[in-house]
Amino acid sequence: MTSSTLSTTRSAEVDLGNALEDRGLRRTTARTAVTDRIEGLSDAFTAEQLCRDLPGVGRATVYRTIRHLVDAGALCKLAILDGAPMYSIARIEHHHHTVCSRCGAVGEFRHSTVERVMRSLANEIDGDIIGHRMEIFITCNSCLAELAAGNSTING
Amino acid sequence: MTSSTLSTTRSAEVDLGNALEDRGLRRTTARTAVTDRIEGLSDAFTAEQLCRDLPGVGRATVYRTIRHLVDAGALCKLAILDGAPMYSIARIEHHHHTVCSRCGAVGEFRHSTVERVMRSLANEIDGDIIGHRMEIFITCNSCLAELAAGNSTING
DNA sequence: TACGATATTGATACCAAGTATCAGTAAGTG
DNA sequence: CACTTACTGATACTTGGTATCAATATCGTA
Repeated sequence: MTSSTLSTTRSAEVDLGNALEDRGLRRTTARTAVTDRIEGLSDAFTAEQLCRDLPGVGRATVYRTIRHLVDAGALCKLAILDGAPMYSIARIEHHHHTVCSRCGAVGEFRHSTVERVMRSLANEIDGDIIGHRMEIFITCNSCLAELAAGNSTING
Repeated sequence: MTSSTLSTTRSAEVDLGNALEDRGLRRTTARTAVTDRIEGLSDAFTAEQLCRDLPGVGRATVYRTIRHLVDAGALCKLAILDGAPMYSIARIEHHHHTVCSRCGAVGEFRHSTVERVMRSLANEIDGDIIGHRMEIFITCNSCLAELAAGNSTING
């Protein structure tokens, strides 16, 4: 880890319950169960995963709560090419994601050059830029370590 | 249009049928119907769209053919946050996409600075970079024109 | 603390996107 | 032309997600 712009650490400063309340939504037991669970996760997750983890909360409610959190900007929704979208707590204002192609771990990073490039692209793009998204596909360090340690386990 | 790196033009040089044959797949009437249709489209499309356009070809075959074309590198698959993935003919070697948030039109562009940024990011990212994806969300010129012309139609 | 308007819940049914199956058919080969 | 093999497409299924709506929980207020 060489970077100061990289963040894969979980933070305690996030309060998803507040994010919902700030939008005028009630703090119910179901919603609290969902937000607590999400805050307890260190990695990005899918909606179905959350439903499985919270059998006491209805599917509809899980999906609704996630949508509210995304609308509130507290979660970011990550389009995955094959499979359901993943969600991660938005800890950094404007950022991009790293996605490990082996284990699926998602990290966030911010890089000012990317934003500079975006501004320079404005001249070349045929229309008004209103946003952008960038994902970097990686093999994360722990996967690299696993691969180096015992390739034999891959076939097992 | 100010850019030489921008490409939204359709090209006749693409032969999707060949792309399939190169992979050892037979040139059947169903596959030809699919590839002909795709080559006739100027914009990105969804699999379901293609199914609707080709009622004579079975859904399964449409999906299978698309998958083959993606595997062959002849189509790129674009993850869309809300909705089915879109596909566009890969006319430019390595490129990124612009997606109009109003009409959904997809364009391709290439920008060397983006690639340079990617290389510089290698030091900061916690793992081995194996790829990246970038999408720029825009309001395209024709939508801007429409908006400027008659805002009244928005409520209509 | 009880009341009541209102937001929320979750079972259910539904929809959309995509895949597995498999008997029947078309392609290519000798 | 016969034969092997790839391909097709109807069907049924799976998965991810949403609409409905009666029952229930929340929370400001009296």
